[in-house]
Amino acid sequence: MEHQGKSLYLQIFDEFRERIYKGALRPGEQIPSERELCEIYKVSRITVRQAIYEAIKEGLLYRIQGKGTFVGNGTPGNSDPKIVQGLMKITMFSETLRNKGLKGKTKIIAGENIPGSFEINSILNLGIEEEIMLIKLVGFANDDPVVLYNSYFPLNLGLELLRLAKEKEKKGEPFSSYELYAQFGKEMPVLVDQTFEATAANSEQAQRLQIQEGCPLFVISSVVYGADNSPLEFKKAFYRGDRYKFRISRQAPFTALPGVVAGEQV
Amino acid sequence: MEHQGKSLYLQIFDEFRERIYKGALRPGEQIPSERELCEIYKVSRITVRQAIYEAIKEGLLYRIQGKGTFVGNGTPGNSDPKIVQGLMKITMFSETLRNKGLKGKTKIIAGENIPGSFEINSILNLGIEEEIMLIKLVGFANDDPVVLYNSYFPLNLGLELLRLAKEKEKKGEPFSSYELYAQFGKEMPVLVDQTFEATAANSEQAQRLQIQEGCPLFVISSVVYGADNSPLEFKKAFYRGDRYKFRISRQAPFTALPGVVAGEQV
DNA sequence: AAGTGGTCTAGACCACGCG
DNA sequence: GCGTGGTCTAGACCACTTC
Repeated sequence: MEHQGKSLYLQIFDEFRERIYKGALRPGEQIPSERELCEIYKVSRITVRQAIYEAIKEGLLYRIQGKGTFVGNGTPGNSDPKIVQGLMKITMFSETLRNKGLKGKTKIIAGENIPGSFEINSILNLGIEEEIMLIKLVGFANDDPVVLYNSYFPLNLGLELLRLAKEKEKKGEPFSSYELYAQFGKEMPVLVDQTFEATAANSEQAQRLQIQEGCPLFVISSVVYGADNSPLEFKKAFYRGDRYKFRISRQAPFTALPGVVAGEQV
Repeated sequence: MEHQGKSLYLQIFDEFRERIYKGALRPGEQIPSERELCEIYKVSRITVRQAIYEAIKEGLLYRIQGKGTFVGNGTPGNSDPKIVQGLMKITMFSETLRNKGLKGKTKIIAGENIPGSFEINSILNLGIEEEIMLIKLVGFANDDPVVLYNSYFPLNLGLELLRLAKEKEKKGEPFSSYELYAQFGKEMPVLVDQTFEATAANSEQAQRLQIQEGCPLFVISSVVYGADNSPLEFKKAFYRGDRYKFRISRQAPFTALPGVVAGEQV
């Protein structure tokens, strides 16, 4: 393997992914053993294992002790009418859509100071008196609204990000908050806590997403933390239940708590 | 570290988890560096790293290059009115409930041969003519129904698992399919593909879960694969949207595709 | 017995954050 | 410059599966 400025194990991982997506390796097929891969790529075993672990994280491979490593059933069917988003890695909204052959767009529908609430100020670790910034976005797939974001920020950070978001919007580029953080430069997210749940659309959500009130929404609530464990953002993303779903692939034995036989939901 | 029949890195991981759950280590607090942990536990660095990676997978820790390793914000608040289930590892239904101080129960409401359908037989890799086994379960939390499972099996496997499930039910033990597979012994799951989405309850689901028709449900569809990549089970789990939610914690930089700046949903 | 993945050692150098 | 995590080497032994 030559240098490309990229780590060896990621280069090997990229090759796995490429072959699997191209169909050169088919689901269920066994790949060479770790020792064989060491020889093929002229690297040590731990490096090969790191590449394999990356692939397992994305559901591309799975392994069985004593038997071997196999190609997973991990290529999402493109015939699926819903937009499928992987859960193990964070994917850009626009990238997810592009894989489906759809065109993404992001529209800012609000950006304003609002008085704090107990719930949100607690999460953002702010005094109850402090104002916060609320940014509302709608994500479109081929001009259909599919997701509504309500993001709450501490005032200063929110103002900066809103400014950057407006620039992006003016250029017609779909954007993600991670890109905005990267451009802002000062505060970078290091940790995100997310919860997933199903709720019914209220009247505002229904109007924004052009669905009936009461229709099911897939809700992802995120708390984004910065380097010093300070909360940067609290966000709720409301996905149209009829258009969006999320995907995850996992390896048995589903490592469980000590002494507990794992299971459930399997 | 002494032997307990358990691998060193899991022993170290267990200690991390215990300390964090007990509150001896608080969110945001820095833990000793890898080299220090090597000395403390008298193990090599790679072993310490393996323990840390396990903890990161569960959202207990996060790390920042050049700075250190820190305790995550990973302890789910017990004040949350909804049942919170972690997504990174498979957890037993009864265990999730026990953490909330609730009592779990599983009830078999149907177990019957049905004619195959195109969708399900394709997934199970069966001929379109073949009959399949449908097992329906309801999971209760303190006598409230919170989840409905519809599981489809190839006929032979389904019959065996149903027999085992009925034994468990007779003893009043809540059970998970993973335990049933383990008892059956012949076929063990090695890979699970899951999708998550939000739908509205139909009349049967509403009746089983004692909610109104049209209420939001959180749906997890799973395809369980055995050792030879053969599908063992197709299952849909319908969770009451008002009672259940799921949680995941992730580390930046949210490793993305090559050349793509990661983001979205952050 | 042979081959697989699982765990583990004792080193090494690099990239990054901070003072 | 120093400490942190990130990557990597060249070995070793164990546990499990298959023959």
